[in-house]
Amino acid sequence: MSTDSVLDGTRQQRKERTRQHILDAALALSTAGGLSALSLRKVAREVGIVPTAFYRHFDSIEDLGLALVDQAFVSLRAMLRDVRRDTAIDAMIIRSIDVVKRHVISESAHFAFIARERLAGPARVRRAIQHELELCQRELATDVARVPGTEEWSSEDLTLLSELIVTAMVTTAGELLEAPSGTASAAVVRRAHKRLLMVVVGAMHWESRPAAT
Amino acid sequence: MSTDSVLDGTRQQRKERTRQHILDAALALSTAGGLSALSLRKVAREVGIVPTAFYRHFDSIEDLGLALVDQAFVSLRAMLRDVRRDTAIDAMIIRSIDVVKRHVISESAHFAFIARERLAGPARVRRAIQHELELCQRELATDVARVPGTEEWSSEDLTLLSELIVTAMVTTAGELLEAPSGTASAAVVRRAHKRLLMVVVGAMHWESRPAAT
DNA sequence: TGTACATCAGTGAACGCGCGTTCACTGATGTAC
DNA sequence: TGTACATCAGTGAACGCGCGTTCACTGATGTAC
Repeated sequence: MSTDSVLDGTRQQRKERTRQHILDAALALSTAGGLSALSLRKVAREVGIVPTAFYRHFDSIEDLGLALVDQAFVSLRAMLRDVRRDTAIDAMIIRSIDVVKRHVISESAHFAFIARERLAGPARVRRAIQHELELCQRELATDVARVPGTEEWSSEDLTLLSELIVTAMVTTAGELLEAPSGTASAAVVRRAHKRLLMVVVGAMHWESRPAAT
Repeated sequence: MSTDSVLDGTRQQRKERTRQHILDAALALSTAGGLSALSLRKVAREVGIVPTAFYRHFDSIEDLGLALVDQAFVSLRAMLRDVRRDTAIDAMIIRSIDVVKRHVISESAHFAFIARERLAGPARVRRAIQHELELCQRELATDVARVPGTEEWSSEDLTLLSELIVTAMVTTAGELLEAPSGTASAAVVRRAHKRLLMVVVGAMHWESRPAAT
């Protein structure tokens, strides 16, 4: 029965379990006020360890923040991979919002973390997130490049579209988190769907674009 | 000469000046870690008053945050008003990014504040910002409704487009703040311009939209 | 299998510090006469 | 214009609290023989 007891497993396994508890607690606690307002003692209290034990797992709160960035982006990348499963862009779009919804529901804290700390986190965390987002956008851009109608696009244009798509997803994630009740989230999904379609319709007509600068 | 001395003006004027100094200091200090990580004592030190004097001007840090929201949105509204000066949408778009650039340069801290605290601020501040953003989007929507080609749009679609435009502006503001050097910001402006055009091209072709949900 | 020793995740006391908030105060500014 | 009093922005001491970090420790787990 006691498969989840603190006493189970090897010492190494138990250490890893505590580490994960710390990450989970930090993620949960940082929703109120962000990572910058998070304290080591609150995390320790939540996990059920003494404050000093924290140092067995991380050198500092900043290190913990960077570990959270890594973990959050595992979720974001999984979502993008899921979206890209369809090679046809219109099918991709139609499915993508539902994919976003499914992923956001199961990993909501990770997406909230990215959306929030991208702008408000400590400097190093902020930079780490910006870097990861750029990588995601570039990856997506190479996939979008294979879509009919985008063959002649410049890499800058491809990146812009990927950026719009990634942003639309992060925005939708944020909205879903603010209104998690059934009917409200259905409305959010419908709006998100339209919004993404608007962006993609624009992109598809981009070749015959009006006078730009 | 001493027109800026702490001794000038009536008592009331001097109080107002201190209040503004508090707002300015809070805005500047909150760029590092956000409003949630701001302390009353740091603000007081920056302003050059004793911590207790803070209470002559605000009931709490939270009140100060809400006052900052008001002040930031004066800037945002001024920017949107400036963008809407042209009634033709294409002229509006072409000008808008330059308008954004000009406003962001002169009131950068306000836009950073909105972009950041919208997601990471204390609960009441966050709600206040969401509310103000919705008002802005609705205002912009009524203007967009007068643009040829959008006569038949639903109010939801109009709001979606306004939302995309406002988001594009806030995003651009954030990017300009991250890369304020001359050549880097020129690149940001060019990218922002294209991005907004992409969105608007999509919106203009929205009537003949593909199979939606 | 049993023993002796090493490892190391977690403990608990202690530290100095900055925090928000209270309180009685000061002294320049403002007002009534 | 001069005087007596009221107002009130800012002062400074004091408080209890939670913070990050140090240190020597404990005792269960792991390992070598």
